[in-house]
Amino acid sequence: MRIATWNVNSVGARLDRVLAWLESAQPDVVALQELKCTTTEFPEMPIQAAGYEVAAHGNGRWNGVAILSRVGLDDVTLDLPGQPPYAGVVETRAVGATCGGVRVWSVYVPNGREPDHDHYAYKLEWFAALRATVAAELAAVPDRPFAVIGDFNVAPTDADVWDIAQFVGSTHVTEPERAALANLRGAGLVDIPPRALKGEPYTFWDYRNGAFHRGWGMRIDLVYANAPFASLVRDAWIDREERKGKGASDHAPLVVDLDTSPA
DNA sequence: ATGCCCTATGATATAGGA
Repeated sequence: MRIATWNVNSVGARLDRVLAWLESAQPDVVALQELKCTTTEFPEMPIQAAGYEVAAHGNGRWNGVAILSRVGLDDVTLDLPGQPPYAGVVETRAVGATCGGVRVWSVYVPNGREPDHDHYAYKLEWFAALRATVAAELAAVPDRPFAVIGDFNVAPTDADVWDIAQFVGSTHVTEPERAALANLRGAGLVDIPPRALKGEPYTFWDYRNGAFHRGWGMRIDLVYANAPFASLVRDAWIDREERKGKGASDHAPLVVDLDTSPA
């Protein structure tokens, strides 16, 4: 089974590339983030025509997450139980589903903006709700392959950014954010790192300043898996080709191949 | 090489991204 996560930075602006990538990469399950559309605006027809069931959750403008599956799509959960609101709104940042016997959550963790910003406190609260959800689901069904995949907006280690000196005082690398990741692992998950390409494990490159061609990247899209999922992993890799060319998202797809037969 | 912001909006500026 091939499972992928991809922050598409607007599924509307990216639809042609998404459809072409589904055709070329042939993933069985895809977690999308940053749809930037409402649930009803999600381009369900062309994606269904490509062979995928769709669980999309978007409230427009920003955020928005989805799970696409061609191996079954059951027990869909919109939002984390107890997910904190921001400015009074529970944002569309999480959707869970069971696909071919594998429980998957597609998450778009809040950015945080600045360490002294309300959004940063919100980010840490959001991680706490994610941790609680993971702990509850793993306790309920301990032997089922399970993974949280998506844009975590945290670089787990200094090696996951191109130059840690550039991140002094910035979000994404602070101790509390990394502690939130460690706390998530403590609930029973392990990081499934991708094969490094060109010595770099990055999944995101800013649009500005020619960051991609300069190698100024970050690994912030992650696969956090329980032991039953991790034991099935045959390969994990970044489809860096998708970051190239006109009309690319600023994130590349992260792909995990599992030793399972499709359900 | 991949090539020096992009996307969505009460839109002709602004907010958010990370």
